[in-house]
Amino acid sequence: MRFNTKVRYGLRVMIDIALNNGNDCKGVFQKDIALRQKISFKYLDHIINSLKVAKLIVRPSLKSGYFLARPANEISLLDIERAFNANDDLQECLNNPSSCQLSSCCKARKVWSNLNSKILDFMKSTMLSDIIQSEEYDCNMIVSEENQNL
Amino acid sequence: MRFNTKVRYGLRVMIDIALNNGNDCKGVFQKDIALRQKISFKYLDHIINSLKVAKLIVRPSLKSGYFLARPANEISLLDIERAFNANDDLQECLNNPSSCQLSSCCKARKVWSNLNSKILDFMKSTMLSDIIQSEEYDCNMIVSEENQNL
DNA sequence: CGTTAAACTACCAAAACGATAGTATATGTA
DNA sequence: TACATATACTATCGTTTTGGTAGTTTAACG
Repeated sequence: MRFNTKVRYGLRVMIDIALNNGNDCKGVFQKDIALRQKISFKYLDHIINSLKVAKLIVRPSLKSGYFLARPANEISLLDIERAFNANDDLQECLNNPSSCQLSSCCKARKVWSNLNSKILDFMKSTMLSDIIQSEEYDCNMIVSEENQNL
Repeated sequence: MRFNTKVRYGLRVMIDIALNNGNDCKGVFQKDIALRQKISFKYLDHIINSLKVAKLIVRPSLKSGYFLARPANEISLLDIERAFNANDDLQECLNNPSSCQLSSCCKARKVWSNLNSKILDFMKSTMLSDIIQSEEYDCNMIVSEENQNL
């Protein structure tokens, strides 16, 4: 189970825009995001377009770069994820029980529903403002602390 | 973000085996699982093979059906998921920081790492015994209670 | 020696993924 | 007016993953 690169890049773009809006009021330019985030300028077209369509970022004039459409504490991780995936449920049957004949008596479905709720809760309650204030991990730390005993 | 059908079917197969081991000691036959779970017998070949390789189910003799390899309270959802996906991390960089140049200073990575931990915790602590003891959802309940305000 | 039940191996179509490429548009500047 | 800049928009594309189907083999039992 993995998030695709669009969501992952999308989050990095949002973080980049949130962190790089200085007081010059010019916004954040796509080419600068591409450089900092090491994402191809052209691929970034798609990412940025999705974020714009989802009304998470704006470009007020054709001369300016991008700004967050609202304050970072009003943009959740779920908002960002939804910009790229219309339906993020773990399984079709969670939202649409008729997609599976067994839905009404399926213990597996309950498990996925529980996990799905946990994931949605996390994504709803994690705001962009929390993310940009967090400390980054040191790479070596993560490997040794989190995954050694799985 | 979705689990693939192998994992989903795999869980249903494990539940089916756990629930249908009566006192006849014959085990659970693939053809019966296929019928009950409405999974093609042939496709089930692959699912069952993965579960066997992961040592979650056994077939003690060529004449018998399948049994759980250990008690249901010693089989976690994570065990089942791992039977189908060697690496279930949300992102490559979580286990392998060198896969991304930005790992060492990436606030996005921390977010995914947090979510990843939550998902792993859930899957590690949810045992097959819990699952088979749970009440199933009524389909209509799920839609109205869980997803109405997302 | 046929039946049953699974085991093993190949193969395959469709969709998703992760991009690249080319053209259009709009604006400020020399 | 011509040009540079900065996206916007649309099309295309190779690869991988997904979700299977099919055929052949093996082993035990009646």
